[in-house]
Amino acid sequence: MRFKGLDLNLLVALDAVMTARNLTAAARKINLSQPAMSAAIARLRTYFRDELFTMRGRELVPTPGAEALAGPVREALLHIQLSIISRDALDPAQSSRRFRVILSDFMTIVFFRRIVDRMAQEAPAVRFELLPFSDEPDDLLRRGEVDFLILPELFMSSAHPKATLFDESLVCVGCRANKQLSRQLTFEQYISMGHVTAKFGRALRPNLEEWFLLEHGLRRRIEVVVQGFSLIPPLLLDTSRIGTMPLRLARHFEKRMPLRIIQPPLPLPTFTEALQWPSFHNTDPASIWMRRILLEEASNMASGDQEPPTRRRC
DNA sequence: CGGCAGAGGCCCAGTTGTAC
DNA sequence: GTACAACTGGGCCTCTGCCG
Repeated sequence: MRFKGLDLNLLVALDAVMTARNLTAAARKINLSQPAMSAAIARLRTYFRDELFTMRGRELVPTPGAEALAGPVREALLHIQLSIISRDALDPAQSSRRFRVILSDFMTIVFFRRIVDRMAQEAPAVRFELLPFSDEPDDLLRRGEVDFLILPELFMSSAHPKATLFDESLVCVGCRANKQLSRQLTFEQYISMGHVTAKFGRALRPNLEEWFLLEHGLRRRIEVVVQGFSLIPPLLLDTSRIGTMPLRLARHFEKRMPLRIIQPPLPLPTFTEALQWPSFHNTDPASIWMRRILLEEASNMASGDQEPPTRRRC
């Protein structure tokens, strides 16, 4: 059977070889023998009039033609999977769907914990993989390798659909024993005190507060850089350092550590946390369902709902 | 030694021809 | 128009040789 002269099964073979970069492994993955895979690639070579893969030593290297085909083929297969194979109505109680989500430690602690707790009640077989910031989140969405990005909206591209979750502001935190924090912090104190700051991803991208200071030509004394907001509080205890972090996270730690929250002496920007998903997930019942849950919980949080109570004793 | 590709044989889906 | 049998060809398999 052919579609416009092409056996569509060959696209499955192409996708498998592009992923595995090895004919034998790709064949095993899609339940073919190695010769059958070899023949499939030969038919693709004839159809596309391109070598597609060449041997460089022991390495199977895709040609530019194969690279150009890889993205559209992957998207087409994902679309078929979501709109044809998985089109049955979702049963949350039975679903064992795995969701891969990129989000910060801040959003994991303050927001996503609510989702995990709720899923334990409503969809106990659903699994999550929470991933750290990647330097190419758009590529991961485009390839369908992650289901959701949860980021400040201003860091999101317009290439995929998105929805806002809630607004958040930044505050300063320090050790409760730090006498300098017993009254409102002055701008001079803020600049002269030692800071603990969070940066993200392998490229250590600066956070919002850092952008704001850079934009206004302000320099402060950074003593420690950590990978994530949640590592700031332990580095403030019994020191005169301060840190800047999202208000909700600061409140979370204030209940668990001797910390003091103070207003920053400069107009740090507020930001909006948002949710983004691959456009081809628009009609995926599981994605639609999870989006509804995420937006509901965000709405509950925005309306002042406190941290969820611990539902299970440990 | 591991991995790719060709040879030969087999299987089965699709096509063709025929009977009703 | 439908059902069935015979035929055809594509694609898969195992086996094997070649190459890096």
